Amino acid sequence: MDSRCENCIVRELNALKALKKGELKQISDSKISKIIKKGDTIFNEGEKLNGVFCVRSGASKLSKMSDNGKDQIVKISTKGEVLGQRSVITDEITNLSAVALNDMEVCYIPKQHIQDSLNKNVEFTKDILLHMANDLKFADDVIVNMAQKNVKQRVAETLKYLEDNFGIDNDGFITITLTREDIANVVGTAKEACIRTLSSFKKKILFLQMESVLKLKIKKPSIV
Amino acid sequence: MDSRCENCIVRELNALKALKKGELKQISDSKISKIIKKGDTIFNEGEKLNGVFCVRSGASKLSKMSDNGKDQIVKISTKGEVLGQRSVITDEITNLSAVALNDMEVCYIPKQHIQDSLNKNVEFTKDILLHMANDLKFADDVIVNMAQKNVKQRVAETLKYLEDNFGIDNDGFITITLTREDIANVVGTAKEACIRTLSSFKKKILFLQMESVLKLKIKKPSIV
DNA sequence: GGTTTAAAATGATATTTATCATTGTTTTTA
DNA sequence: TAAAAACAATGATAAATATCATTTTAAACC
Repeated sequence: MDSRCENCIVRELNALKALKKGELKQISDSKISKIIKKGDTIFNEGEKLNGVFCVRSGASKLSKMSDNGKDQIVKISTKGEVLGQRSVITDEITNLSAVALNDMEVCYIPKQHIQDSLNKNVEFTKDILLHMANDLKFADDVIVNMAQKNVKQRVAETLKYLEDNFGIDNDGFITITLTREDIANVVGTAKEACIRTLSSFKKKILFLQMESVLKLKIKKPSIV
Repeated sequence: MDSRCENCIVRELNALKALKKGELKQISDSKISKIIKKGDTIFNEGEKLNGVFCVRSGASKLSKMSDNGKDQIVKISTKGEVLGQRSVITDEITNLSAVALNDMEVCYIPKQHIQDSLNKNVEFTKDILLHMANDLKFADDVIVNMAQKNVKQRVAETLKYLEDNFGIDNDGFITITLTREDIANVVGTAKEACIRTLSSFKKKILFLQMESVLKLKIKKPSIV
């Protein structure tokens, strides 16, 4: 597999079309491809990042530690997305931690290259701006859901989000491995409440004969 | 008072230094200053915006209606901030409503001017990008607070936010008029819960002789 | 394959928060 | 200034959720 990151750049920043030949070469030549094992940390909240990570395969959870010691997952980033963008652009320490949810391949783009492109290339900058505007809209939606919906509704939203973004495998399971605790940390609730809600869904879904819609590593009960 | 918006542009987008003479003139000439009365709607969720609104004075709440019919205030924008930016940049209908919290003076910048500057001026684009990156970080913090903190903690955070951003007047009150219901809609809770929490704070604050810190149009009780 | 460890499930209970109802208090308006 | 309307406060109660404890199940590891 090609370890450079042209595909990644094209898809993610969608800006290569505008990069001059020289700039493109410079970026792809400096690419360092990394393999990251499931559970490994890509970076930690508070770290100074010297570049961004472009996800070539696998998925990562982006989380932030709350004052009370609980981890809140703010976003799950997958193939084609860029980690650390915000911090590199504002030149601040990162406000989020990134941990691999499964084995990942990422490519690393040094900060300098991002900043050069930001200065020289309006199309590149506009594209990132657009991307960030979308993230912001998404964040607004999350805020409203967190503030106004109950756990049951939020778990349902999360399942729908996972299904829409990661798809369903041949056995009907959502194509991403999250523990119940991870889901609870997306939903913003306790592990137990999350488990109970999922169980109640499972019962309802079995009753409605719609189990395929929401399978999530939930074993089918023996008596159906 | 000068009804053009040079100051507004300078402070808010912080990009004029980079605008060529012609561009600047074009933008300030096209400025239409508007007075908006307390309680009036600047724009409504779902509207197509043909420009942005630059707040010259007063404050506005930006909110989004939840599926269950409750309004969630996502941000309070004041002097120097720009309303509608995100929607104009992505060329989508707006995802938020803006309502004046007090009498406001805003200036209107047509979409075309924003888009022209976005295309021609990297500094302008970079500046907006930076601004949006900060909004995004702020939104992440709000998500974590919503998800992990209880009503008491969130009310406290909100009071601190209001105090930090709007200051305290001569009588010790926070310099912005919000109803208890507005505060509840920022905090993401029911009006009654918000009122009870504020009352409990009032008692505690009086006890601690620190009332000046958190006065919020709360009348001092007659027996102290 | 048996042991250890992590994850999931479930019960019991306490706490938090929402909801409904009512009353008091300001502010607005005729 | 009286009446109406909006806002604030508070009680009673139901519902949602957190927390702690325990058991069951699945996964990982010699």
